[in-house]
Amino acid sequence: MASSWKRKYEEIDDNYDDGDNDVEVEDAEEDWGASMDDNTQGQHLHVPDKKQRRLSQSQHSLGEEDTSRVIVHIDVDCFYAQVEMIRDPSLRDKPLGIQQKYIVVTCNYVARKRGVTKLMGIKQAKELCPELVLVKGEDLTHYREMSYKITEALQKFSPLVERLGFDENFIDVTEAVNARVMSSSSPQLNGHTFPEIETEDDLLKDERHTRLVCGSQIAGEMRETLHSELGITCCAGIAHNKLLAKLVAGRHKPNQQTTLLPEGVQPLMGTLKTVRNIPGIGSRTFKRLQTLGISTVQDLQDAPAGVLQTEFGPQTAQVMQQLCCGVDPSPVTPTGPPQTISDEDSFKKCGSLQNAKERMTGLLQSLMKRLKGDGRIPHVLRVTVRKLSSTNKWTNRESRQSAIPSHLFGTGGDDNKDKETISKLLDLCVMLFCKMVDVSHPFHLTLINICFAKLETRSKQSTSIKSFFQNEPSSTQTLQKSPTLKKASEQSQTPQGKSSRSSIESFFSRPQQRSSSFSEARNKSCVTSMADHTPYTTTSQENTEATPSTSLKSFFMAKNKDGQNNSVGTDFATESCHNDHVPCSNLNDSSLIRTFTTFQYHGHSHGVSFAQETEHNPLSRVRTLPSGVDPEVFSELPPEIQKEIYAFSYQGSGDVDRNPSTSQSIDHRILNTETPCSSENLSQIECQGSEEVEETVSKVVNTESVAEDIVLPSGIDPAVFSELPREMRVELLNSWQRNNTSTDSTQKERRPQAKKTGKSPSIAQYFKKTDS
DNA sequence: CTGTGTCAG
DNA sequence: ACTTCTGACACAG
Repeated sequence: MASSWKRKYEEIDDNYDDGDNDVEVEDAEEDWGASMDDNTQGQHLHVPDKKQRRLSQSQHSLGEEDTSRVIVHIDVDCFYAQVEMIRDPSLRDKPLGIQQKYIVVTCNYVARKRGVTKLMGIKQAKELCPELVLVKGEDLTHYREMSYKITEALQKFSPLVERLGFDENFIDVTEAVNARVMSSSSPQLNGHTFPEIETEDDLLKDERHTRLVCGSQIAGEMRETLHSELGITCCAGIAHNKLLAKLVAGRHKPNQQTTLLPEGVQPLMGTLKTVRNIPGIGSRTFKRLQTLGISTVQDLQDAPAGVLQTEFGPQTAQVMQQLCCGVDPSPVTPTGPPQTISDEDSFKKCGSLQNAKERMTGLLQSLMKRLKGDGRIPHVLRVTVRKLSSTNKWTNRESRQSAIPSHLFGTGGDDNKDKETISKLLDLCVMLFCKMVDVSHPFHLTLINICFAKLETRSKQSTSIKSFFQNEPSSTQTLQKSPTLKKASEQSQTPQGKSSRSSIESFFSRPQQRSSSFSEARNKSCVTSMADHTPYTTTSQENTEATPSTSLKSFFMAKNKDGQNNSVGTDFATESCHNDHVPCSNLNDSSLIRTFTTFQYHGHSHGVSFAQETEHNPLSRVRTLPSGVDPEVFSELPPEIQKEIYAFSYQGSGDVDRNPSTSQSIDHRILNTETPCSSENLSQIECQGSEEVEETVSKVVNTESVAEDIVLPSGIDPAVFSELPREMRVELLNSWQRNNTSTDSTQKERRPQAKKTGKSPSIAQYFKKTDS
């Protein structure tokens, strides 16, 4: 098999020697990133004699690539523009651009004919095409909704659907192909092939052709489904791995599909202008490769493995060389529900805390709506800012995060308590914000992002807590991509198909849950599915509830993200950026591996460690307020008091400890409410209401390990327990205490409801502004 | 566990 | 004018 494979490849390779120059001409659309500098100097490093290695060696080191899979890549045509044209069909025949700030982020094909391209400035686009209709696209709500509808529709064809951004999906249809190949006789090709063939008879000569042709049928059905159910057109690529499926999907655009025949692999790779066009090789990696004299795919194929290994480490080196040969064993890993929910806004300038608070409030309001639609509750809050910098190096973003006190989203009722919740969250945001920005001096931000992370299902908390102690990655876990897949791959390639089953089940175990995961946007329409199909849904446990508010629909989720920017006040251009720790060429080579393998990377990284902010900005910079301290209140305190608080600031579960020595003891004091520092402003920890537990709590909380005299319910691992965040330990102890039952208490713990009303004092009061 | 970097669309 | 608005993941400290 391998030999015949190779023979074919060589034949075709010859045929294609000339053919690759006209290949990617056709449309100016997707050439993104191809904007390589004119560094075409073919001076690729001198390769030792036998570079015969390329394909054969790469495959060797990993075993034969599995060419029996059939992978479909679905790429929606100008996604945002399509969504807007669906919302307003009168836009269909007009040149349409989607505007975010001053940029046309994408446009329809009418506009493309006029020369408008992605990421073109508004001004330039208007000059080029004065009739261009612009629709604001800063609020992604509608796009996100449609995106998940698409993914859900595709899941009807296979449970193995992996999202890539909002507008692309990979689907492993190997199983479906197996089923069809067995029953049906000779499938009909749908769409184009690469390379093109004269007659379909040519397809019969190889069984792998048959399987791919079968895949083209399925891809056709997928596209038909998307069109009829959602009105969406898209391109599809069909191949035996993800890399190839993605690359070949772009051969015929828009609204067409292309199947890659095995003999087309090398020719297809040959159409890439540089290795930068290989997904997984980003700008950073590309620059490093250029340093080595490697730019084209051929360069990389020919490069001595040793050179690459020296620069990137063995794993990355191998992956890169596989990729550039079209080899990609990475599995289609089903995408679970989103792991983060974030919202951001960019602007010309934000230079005051007041302004920042207004912006963050807006972000929080829209985030709250999304959270409700999702049904899970976040346990981590992260604030990110981008500071204006003359040497606007890439990506100068800074972030701070902290745990979210668990009571904040306690009962999750869509009460009018949102107001309160938001204001408490805003306080948290301000605190984090102040850790990054010295608000007592002029500052200049150009972006703020708020992100909710560590999302867990609410499921009455009981299951959530329970699962924490039992290794069951049950419904409540943060839900991430199956770690088992990584394991499995340790021994070179694993035939994916079924081995991943078990892990998949955890994601798709319940239609309910999955739907909730994808539900943020979804609403009534479409998706009559849910109930039917999904045969692999049997795993269900007692999940019953956990169904979030399927009711509250985010269809008309207000777009509270407006663009009232430009509230520029003072113009100070001086902006001292002592911030130029240039993260020069260093860093992990992990992204490649991450994207295209299931291997764990152990590689080194000649690291440059930068000193990062640390010591500039003396005390005005809020460092580590004890969690629970209202920053507003704090900021109004006399400096002396502030210092004192700092001195005693301890690290809540989410805080960075910049003062390690204090951590334990301070924790202790606060727990016992002997807060040494201006007590009314400090948090006394949420458990203070129940005195009975206090003592126990302090014992548990203050020691690394669980004290002996503390009785944990059976089934609870003390070691695990002791590592929990303080707040959780407190909560647990409270709950156990309450229903003094021993063992059974691990079962069901409805308790958290107890605090629903204002009943439990808890930290709530410390987040309260002085008002109420 | 947090913060940053890289990658992707 | 390498931008917008996301989202995932890995490593280092």
